[in-house]
Formats: sequence, structure tokens, C-alpha cells
Amino acid sequence: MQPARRPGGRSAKVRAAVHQAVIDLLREEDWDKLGIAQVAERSGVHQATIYRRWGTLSALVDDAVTEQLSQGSPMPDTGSLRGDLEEYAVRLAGDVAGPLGPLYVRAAQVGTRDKDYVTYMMERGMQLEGVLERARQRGENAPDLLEVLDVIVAPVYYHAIFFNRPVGAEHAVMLADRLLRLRGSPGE
Amino acid sequence: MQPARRPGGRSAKVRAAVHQAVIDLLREEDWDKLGIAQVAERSGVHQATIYRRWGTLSALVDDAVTEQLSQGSPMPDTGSLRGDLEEYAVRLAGDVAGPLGPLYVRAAQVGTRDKDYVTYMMERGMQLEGVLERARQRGENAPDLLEVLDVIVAPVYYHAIFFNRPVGAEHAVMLADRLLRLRGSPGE
DNA sequence: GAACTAACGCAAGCGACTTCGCGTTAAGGT
DNA sequence: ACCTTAACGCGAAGTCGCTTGCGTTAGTTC
Repeated sequence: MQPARRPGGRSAKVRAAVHQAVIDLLREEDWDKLGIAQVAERSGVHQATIYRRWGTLSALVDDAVTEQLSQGSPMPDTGSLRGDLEEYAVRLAGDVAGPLGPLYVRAAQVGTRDKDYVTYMMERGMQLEGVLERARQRGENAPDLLEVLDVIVAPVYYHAIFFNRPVGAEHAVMLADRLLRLRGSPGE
Repeated sequence: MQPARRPGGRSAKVRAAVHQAVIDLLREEDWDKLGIAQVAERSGVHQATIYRRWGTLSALVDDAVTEQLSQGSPMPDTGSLRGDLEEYAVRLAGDVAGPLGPLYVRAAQVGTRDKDYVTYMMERGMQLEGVLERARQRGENAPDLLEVLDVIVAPVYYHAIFFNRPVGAEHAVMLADRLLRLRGSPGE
């Protein structure tokens, strides 16, 4: 058997430094000024190392973004479906609008093919599904996941990507309300 | 005064050939295999000419895509708001799903800053607003433009970008129906 | 704590992308 | 039909991103 890998130590330090540099650059500069050269200089890690470990810029950004996003906040649990959806919508809008906002957008543009990113999206979807399931067990008429994606998530990203201007908190609350209205009128 | 520019003739031919090559390559290859070298070879126009006229690949793609999209089909006019919205939703979904689909997505990713693309979006928005205005003059309770963007347009693009799988015609019709339901219940 | 080896730093080198100067072509005016 | 000149073709030179081979550093094991 192999003499065992070395997950900790120097490699971990290099990885952390590079990730941090990517995140920083992703926040500050415009999306195009980001290159492996810049990451190397800021992180103090040599270009060759980055090329060897990640190969392409896409893969590197994907890796860094996925890790950063994985530490995301947990799903809301306010006790009511309306509260949870509003909380989720406002938080999502805030995330996209905030300093890490470009990460979400960038991740969507760069990492569509990457497996890790898809995995992240799936996990996130599952967590959201959990919120809906809790509501159903409380007896509430909860929408399914696809409706949430269409009515709440899609507009938030759409505004950020196409208009370069994220939605405000009021608009986010309105999106949640709209979703509830769709379920409310014909249902219970 | 200047001896007058020369909008027609050779320049126009070159421009058309290059545009055609870009569109073709955009359809066939994956988005990354597209380079100025490929465009030059396929169009028969020298690289230096392309660099001189467009400068960067982004600008070139933007120019070609904008022109291509400007020749887009006119807005539907079926006589009823429901018909128009369904027609528009299905057509949009089809466009995004069709061979020119990557164009729309690509345009969104590349041209966020470009003036021409913003102009195109504004024009398109105005045309859509015209459809809604016609409905209002017929006495129908039409939604405003922002609602259409949120409920119909955003999900279509969202699915294409994030899931790499465009929405089908049924889903598109459902989106239009959802928008009408939102207006229908509390309104008239 | 000494040997082993995976991972990194370094610098040379290859290749693709981009630019530049000059000669040529053809549109627009007279 | 002739002249003017904007725009293109061509080849060379310059720049930048990326890869590769080798020496060095630092975890890991015994």
C-alpha cells in the first residue's frame, strides 16, 4: 500500500493561502483581472505549484468558492413557513449583494461543469427541502423545491447577473410573499 | 470635414464574414475552443484585421451576438394576454434550449458591461412592455414588466445557467400560467 | 533522530496570443 | 476615368501564459 498521503502540514498551508488569495481577489477586482499570476503573487505560492495542483483557473476558483460556500450559514428555522421563506429569501439576497456576492455569480459562471459545485448545489437543495418538509409536518401547505427555485432563487440571481444590481430586502420579502400567495389562494 | 466613412462595401463583407464565423463556432464548439485564431481561419479574414477592428474576443462576441439577437423574432400578438405570455415564454425557452441557446447565456456572461448589450436588453424590455400595454388597453389586468422578468424570464435563464438543462415547453406554459394566477386571484 | 519521499520553489523554455510596419486593395469623390 | 485614403493582407517581432526538469524543503515513519 502507498506510504500514506500527507493531508496536513505544508500542503494544507499552501492550500489555505491560495484559497484565501482567490477569495480576496474575487471580492476586490473585477472578474477578469483574476489570474493565476495574481493569485501566486498575493498568496506567496509559486505559479508552478498552483498549476500542478489545480491545473486551470476554473478548477482553482471552483475549489476555493466551493469550500468558502460550504461554510455557509444554516437554513432558517423560525417556526413558520412564511418566516423561514422570508428569512431565506432575504439572506440569499444579502449574500448575493454582500461582499461575497460575486462568488455566487462567479461560481455559477465558472463552475457549471465541476462536480464539487454541483454537489454543493445538491446539498443546498436538500437543506432547503428539509425546511419545506418541516413545514409540511407542521401541517402547512408548503410548495415543492422547484417552485422555491423558480419564484425566489431564480429572480435573485437573475437580477444580480443581468442587471449587475442585486435585489433589496423588500423585494426579497415580496418574492417569498408571492410564493405563499401562489399556494394560499387555491389551497387551504 | 472628414472625407466620409465607408460603411458599405469591403468592410461590410469582412464584418459579415467574421460575424458568421463567430456564430457558427459558438454553435458548434464548446465555449472555450473559441478563439480569434479560429474565427480568422474560418472567416478567411486575417487575424490582424480582427484585432484591429474588435480588439478583444469579448468585444467581438458581444458585437456578433448582439447583431444576431437583434434580428430576433418579433413579440407575439395573439389577441389575448394569456396567449401572448404563453407564446413568449415558450419561445424564450425554445431559444435558450435551441442551437443559439448558448448565445443568450454567453451574452449574459460576457456583455454585462457592454453598452450594446445593455441597449439590446432595454429594447427587448420595451418590446415586452408593449405587449403588456396592448393587453391593458384591451382592459386586461396585465402585470408590470418586473413581474414578467421575475416570474417567467428569470426561471428560464436560471435553469439554463445553473442546471445546464433548459426548461421544456410545458414548464414554460406553467410559468406564464403562474404569472396570470398571481394577477387573477386578488385582482378583478 | 535519521532515512524516506511527497510536495514545493526555482528558472529555463515552449507555444499561443497580440501587436506593428509596410505594401496592396478597393470604396468614395471629382 | 483618375486620385485619394480608409481598410485589409502579410510577415515579423514582442509579450504573456503555461509547462517541465531538477534541486530543496519538510511531513512521515521506523
